Amino acid sequence: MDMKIIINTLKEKGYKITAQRKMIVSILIEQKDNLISAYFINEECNKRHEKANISTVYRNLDVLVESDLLHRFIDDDGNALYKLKCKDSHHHHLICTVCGKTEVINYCPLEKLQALSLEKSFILTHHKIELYGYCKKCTPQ
Amino acid sequence: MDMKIIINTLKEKGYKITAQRKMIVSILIEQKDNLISAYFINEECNKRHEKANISTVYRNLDVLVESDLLHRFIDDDGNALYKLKCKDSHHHHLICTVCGKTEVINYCPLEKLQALSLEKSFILTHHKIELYGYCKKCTPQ
DNA sequence: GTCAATGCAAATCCTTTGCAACTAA
DNA sequence: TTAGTTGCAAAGGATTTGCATTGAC
Repeated sequence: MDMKIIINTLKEKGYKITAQRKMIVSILIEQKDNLISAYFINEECNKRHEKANISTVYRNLDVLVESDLLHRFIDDDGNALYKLKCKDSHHHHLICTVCGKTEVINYCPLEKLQALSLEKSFILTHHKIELYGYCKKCTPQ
Repeated sequence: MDMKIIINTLKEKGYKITAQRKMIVSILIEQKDNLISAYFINEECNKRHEKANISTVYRNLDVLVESDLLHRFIDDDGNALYKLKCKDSHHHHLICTVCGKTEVINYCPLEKLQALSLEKSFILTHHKIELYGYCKKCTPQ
């Protein structure tokens, strides 16, 4: 997902394009497959000409999530991590527990899960499949 | 998992059995398949003869998680929810988003996931498969 | 000009910690 | 006796909010 598509989507939804908003999006684009925190984005902002307050960062991340442009993960400590969505079909992620890098897995046992849910009289609305481990770079020798 | 097994496991690990500890475990047993918060447990404690401070609740939940007796979920708001483990084989959960009730799904596409991870040179250490929806009771008409 | 977005400081919520007093074994 | 446990109050850390000011369109 590139800057133009994101900006256009936001404009269509009536959001204004501010310097802070563009900067936050460009940081997310740079980090593409890496899960990053609001704090990390804020630090990156501080390194640049236009700073953005941490509450501005949070507000912008909320806008992006609500606009279905951004994926919010919650880690085991309960903290939010973010990564831009790709417009691919339904998929899940491999997540490196060392560096936060993610990779897409184009596999989902949805039919099987649906069938099992029905057996239990559960109506399935959504699901989470997350695979954790070491990416190539971070694999211990 | 019943009280006796839990108490014995804790004793074996050198933990003492206090009134608060027993009360917290019995509340978890009563709620069996329901995901509950530390706050909920604290409120239940307050209704009974022996109260337990919220920090005591958290400390006891930590002990139970570390002893592999308790499952800690993190919800989409980043808050922790708990439920006693069952000693069954590897499995995943259906989770009702209304009442927190869970049901065990004895299915895991582990082989497939392992194979896909290897293709990406990822070493898989653990994974999360969580199915969300409405349980029978909470299904909207 | 108007309404959304920002910065700042304060507030909130959940969770953790330090420490003195207590208690199970 | 003595190490683990508790209660209390205070601290922490991530996230949110109120409000006056600013800025995009």
